[in-house]
Amino acid sequence: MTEKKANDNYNDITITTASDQVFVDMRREIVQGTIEQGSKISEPELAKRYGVSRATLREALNRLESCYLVERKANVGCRVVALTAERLIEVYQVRSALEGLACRLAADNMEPEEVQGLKQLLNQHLQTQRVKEGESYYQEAGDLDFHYRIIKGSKNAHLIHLLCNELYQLIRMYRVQMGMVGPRVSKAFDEHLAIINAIENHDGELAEMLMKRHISASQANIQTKFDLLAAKNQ
Amino acid sequence: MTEKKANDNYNDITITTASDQVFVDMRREIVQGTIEQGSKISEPELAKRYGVSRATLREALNRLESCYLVERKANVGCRVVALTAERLIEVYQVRSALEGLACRLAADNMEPEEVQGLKQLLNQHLQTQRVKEGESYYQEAGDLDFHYRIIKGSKNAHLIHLLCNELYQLIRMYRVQMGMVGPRVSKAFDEHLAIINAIENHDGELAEMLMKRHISASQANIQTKFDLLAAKNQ
DNA sequence: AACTCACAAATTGTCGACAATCTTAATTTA
DNA sequence: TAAATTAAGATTGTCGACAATTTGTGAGTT
Repeated sequence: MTEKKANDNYNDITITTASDQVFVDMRREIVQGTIEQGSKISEPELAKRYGVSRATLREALNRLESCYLVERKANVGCRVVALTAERLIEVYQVRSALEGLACRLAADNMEPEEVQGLKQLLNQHLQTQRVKEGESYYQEAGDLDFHYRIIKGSKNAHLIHLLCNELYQLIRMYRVQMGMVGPRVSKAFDEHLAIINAIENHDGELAEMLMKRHISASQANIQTKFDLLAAKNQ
Repeated sequence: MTEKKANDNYNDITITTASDQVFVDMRREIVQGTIEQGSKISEPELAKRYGVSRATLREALNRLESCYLVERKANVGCRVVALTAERLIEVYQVRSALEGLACRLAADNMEPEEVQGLKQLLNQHLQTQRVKEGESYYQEAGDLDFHYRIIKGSKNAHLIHLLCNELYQLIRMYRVQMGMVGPRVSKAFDEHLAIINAIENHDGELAEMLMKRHISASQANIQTKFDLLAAKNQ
């Protein structure tokens, strides 16, 4: 009974097969940049590296394509997605619409216990922030947890799948590789708090608006990194 | 040079490989119900039926999973998605958010020629309607064309892919198998007209609202069929 | 009769090899 | 010299066979 969990930032998937393992491993490496963005993927090379056959590797590649981390062309091959400012905008427009919807639905469908859990989570982060003052509130794991809980609170299985399993890995990839760790500190904290309050009051319309604004701020933040990078490379 | 187009309702994909062909064929059969909703898929059986190896068939199954037409479980197998009232609501909530966004973006990004094309398309449909009076305006191909054009007018590649390649086949499946051909007649026509006007006036906010309302009406319409079906089966 | 366990059959997952296609570089031709 | 052609190499697509897992059946036990 080799049932393991990929505790890969709350995107739990049960790893059963060899291709599951390769999928999760490659996903992490792509998101973190170990496998470089935009680079070509050689099937024979990677199959050897992961110690599996090409069939198994290709299965994993198919799934990576489903979550927008690689792009395939028939008879040509596979490359890792390239991070561009244009694509960032596109992805965040979609994210904003979907997560706004999730937040609106969560205001109707979240159980009181779930809302309490959210509040606790936020308090926990506040504690952490107070202890190591000056350090950022914005921490990958914590922020992710917050968003995931709200998305799941929507109780819309299709939406949950779309966001948690398909889109979020690409969003994480932008965050991680653009080095989003420092800023947005307590600002994000206040925004999160306001969203929770709206949800608790079952004010779906407000919750949606606040979430969209929160995401826009996050986008602007990453955008800045892009601009800095562009200026440096000139 | 065997380069063909799958003129399968404006969702053009270039068929290069054998698995492309199987994918398109299976997709059509699932959407139309030839392969029954909810039914189990036997890899050996279908591979034989399409005259390809299991590897090729599995490639096609992977892609069908990407557009939500089949569901896989490791070591268990694959079944065609089951059409339920609950899932319909979930999918339409997502569709509404995404296509609302598309419509808003289209109001900003569509070229004047594209808007003209839309108007022409609508006039064409009006002609058709006048000729065979009494018959429905709501025709699969025409309606699809209208929506696809607006979605593409958003100029957001990610959004276009999400809607046209991934989500729309499932939406079509509901329409087709619920027998959506009769009603909504001229009502849909008026709604389409209002949307075009909003886009032409670059009123994104209004365009988004009208599109969401239009989609809600469409959802209510399919929902009715479900209710009728449930009443009959009782 | 109901439940458990074990075995058999069928199904899915994985592999290595071959065929088809694309890419690259050398060679020819204008 | 530059463009076009062709041939070699490498890469992807496809196949059939084997391994691992699940499912269904039936014997045995309580």
